[in-house]
Amino acid sequence: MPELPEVETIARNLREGNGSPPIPGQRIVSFSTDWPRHVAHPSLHTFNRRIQNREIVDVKRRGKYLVFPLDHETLLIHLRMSGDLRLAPSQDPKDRFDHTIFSLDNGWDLRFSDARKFGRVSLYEDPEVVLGRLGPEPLAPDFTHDRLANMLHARKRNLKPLLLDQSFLAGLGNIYTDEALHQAGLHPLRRSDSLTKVEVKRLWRSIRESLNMGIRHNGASIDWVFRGGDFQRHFRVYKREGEPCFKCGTQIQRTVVGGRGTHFCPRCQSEDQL
DNA sequence: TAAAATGTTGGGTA
DNA sequence: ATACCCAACATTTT
Repeated sequence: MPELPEVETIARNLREGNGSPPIPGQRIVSFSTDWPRHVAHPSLHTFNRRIQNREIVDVKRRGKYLVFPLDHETLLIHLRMSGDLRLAPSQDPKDRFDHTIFSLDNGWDLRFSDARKFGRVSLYEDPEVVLGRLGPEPLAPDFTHDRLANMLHARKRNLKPLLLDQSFLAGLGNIYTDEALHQAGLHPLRRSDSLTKVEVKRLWRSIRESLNMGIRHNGASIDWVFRGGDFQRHFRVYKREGEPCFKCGTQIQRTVVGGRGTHFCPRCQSEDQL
């Protein structure tokens, strides 16, 4: 479920509280998991020992990571493909996907639900060890189109796989990449070093507008309807194979690029530009 | 029933 | 070093 807008939505809800108490200020009184591989670092034993009695000071996001600065060390959670984080009263029954649970001192649980079990939690004294490998934040003020131009021109890669590379740019996933490329009118296989200044600026604006639109709609993910996220009703190409492009009416095509399903309009994002 | 799925990583190849 | 491709991870949904 999670790309940047979904992770941002989760972080905001946890931080502000949304039908549940805000997380900052709460203390973790116990930790349990029925899927030990959720714990990526340090060892399960060490993680369990060090997480006890830590106060959660804040909830932030970096790329697709949820970042919880604690009174000592920092907890990182990555939702991968199917993860979700939500607060529930401790006495509420767990559902079958609630694999990892942080019990808080206010009677609530922070529950990591994860059907496919790809998600990871970790604890670092210096989270930059992990977060420092990420590319820039696409919504940060210092992410200018000039900077994007320099980044693109320094590489010779197809646009779609490059935009999905988290060490290039942090936060885009398969949905928002397809959406941004369509809005920019760029073919997914276009080489990064061939973009003109005008095209870079269009891509830059499209990336930011797609992500902001996702955040405005509280995320896109299909399974998120119950949480109010409804961006999936606004997809321009993703999951719309065979349906008409809203801009020109041509049928949206689906191909595979870099092993990922890729949706685009063969007219608005013509192969002629390759 | 087979195929695809919002992500990442590691291995092999060129 | 750069770039590409595929398998793996584990399970649900279409």
